[in-house]
Amino acid sequence: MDKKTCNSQEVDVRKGPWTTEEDLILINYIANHGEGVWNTLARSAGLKRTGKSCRLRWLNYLRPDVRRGNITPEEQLLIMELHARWGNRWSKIARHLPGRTDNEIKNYWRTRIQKKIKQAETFTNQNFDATQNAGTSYSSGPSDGVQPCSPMYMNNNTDPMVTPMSAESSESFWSMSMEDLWSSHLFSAD
DNA sequence: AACCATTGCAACCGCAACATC
DNA sequence: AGATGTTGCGGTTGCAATGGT
Repeated sequence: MDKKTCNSQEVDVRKGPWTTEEDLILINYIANHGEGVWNTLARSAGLKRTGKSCRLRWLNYLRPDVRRGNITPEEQLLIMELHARWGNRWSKIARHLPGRTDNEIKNYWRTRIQKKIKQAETFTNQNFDATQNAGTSYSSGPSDGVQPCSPMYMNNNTDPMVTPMSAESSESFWSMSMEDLWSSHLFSAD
């Protein structure tokens, strides 16, 4: 049991994955009262979570306008462009991709794009003289001056790393499960 | 069928900025 | 003006799912 028991009312704080029940409580509460001060919200809703955790859950997962499913090639391109411009300003980048969260974009970048860039870098280094390529390498840092048309990005353009084939299935799964949650919230909320 | 390695994602943590008292 | 609380952000971790041997 990972609970933090302080002297008084500071009872157990739940951590780890959210249950469907907790999701419903949060959805219901926000539907009825709106978003407010998250710490207060967590307490008032009867959730044994920190305000921080509630906020994160809501923003990244429960919000009705959150879009799930595979990143489209267009979105991927946009992410790469904006990352080249702003670096790891994930929330800023996310604002330009409606329905996407900073966390999702960050994960996507780290798990897919960054890996591909590394592979491309290795490939580049193997095929070109290192001195020729000094300065064009992405790993020189995502500074503001990095252009989106650098060799790395060109390589990514021609080699889409996202297979769009499974997008539909995962998206439909998402909309189904979220529909369940939201419909059950509509039943219980008035 | 069982085991191990890899991948992808949800969630946590720490910090800085901002707001309020 | 300083203290305290809250929010937002970016980095990191843990773990379930998946694939390979």
